[in-house]
Amino acid sequence: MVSAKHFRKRDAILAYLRQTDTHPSAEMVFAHLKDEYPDLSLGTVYRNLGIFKEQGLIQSLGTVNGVERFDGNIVPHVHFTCNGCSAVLDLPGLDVPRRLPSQVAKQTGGRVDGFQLTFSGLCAECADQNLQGGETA
Amino acid sequence: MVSAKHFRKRDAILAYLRQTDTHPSAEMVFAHLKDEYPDLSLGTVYRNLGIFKEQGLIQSLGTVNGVERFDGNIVPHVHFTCNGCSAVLDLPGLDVPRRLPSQVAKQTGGRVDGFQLTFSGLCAECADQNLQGGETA
DNA sequence: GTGTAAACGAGAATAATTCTTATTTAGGAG
DNA sequence: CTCCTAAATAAGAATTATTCTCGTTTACAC
Repeated sequence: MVSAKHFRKRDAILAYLRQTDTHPSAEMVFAHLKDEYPDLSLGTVYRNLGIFKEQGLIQSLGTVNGVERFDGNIVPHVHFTCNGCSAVLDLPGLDVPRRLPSQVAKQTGGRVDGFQLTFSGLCAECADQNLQGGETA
Repeated sequence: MVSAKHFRKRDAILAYLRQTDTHPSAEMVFAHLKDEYPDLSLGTVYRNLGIFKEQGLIQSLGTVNGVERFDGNIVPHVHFTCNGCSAVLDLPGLDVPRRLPSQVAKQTGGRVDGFQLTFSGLCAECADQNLQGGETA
């Protein structure tokens, strides 16, 4: 029987992913948990993220500026990534194409595990700064 | 005026991206052009891909298995990535959400430059192999 | 307490990508 | 044609996110 006390750091990583809406990278998870777990290792974060991903407990959102981002919410939903500050936001108001996966499976003849719908551009903050700063070329 | 002699390497890279439907990585572009341009450098491929991306002549499809993939077709369309062989396919039959970007811009208050809709799973070939090979957890 | 299997920390290793610098090329002016 | 300049390039070093290795620690069963 597995008691709730068992593997603390692993659980802390998963709990944080489920609680935050920042869609953090491994480094961001590490930075956040470092306070509470001073001897946490970055390798542990990477290792457990890989395990969670494989088990389907979290999803990878792909890379933003070369860094992989993760989401503890595995219910299909839409994202927005800011090319300015690299923030990743949920777009909860948007419908996701729930029927399409089966259509895609039919069209490709393969197996469809999921999809990602991600908009990109500049968040409100970065868009404002861009106007004020005045970018040339 | 461009004579019929050698394309500049930059032009060859862009031409290949526009002609292929393999959504290649930098390495794949390099491998393909190496025959015709034996002294092509991988750094040149990376540099020009970055330039094209910045100029909006190509689009990045994000990374597949840690490697960035590119598309010379900048007309919005849907993709499928195979987790088995890392192939990236077009799904030309599917509608893309053309109205959504403005809706997203309104919702976020920022600027929307584009979006990506990518399904993932196993292509027909890899799905078959998976059944025959018999995977156990 | 002892055993053991999983989790972990530290840091080395890997691999994709970017950067640096010297060289080459294209094309225009004289 | 020769000289000049700016852009493009090759080669390889540097960077950086991620993975791997291995010795240690931890949690728990007996």
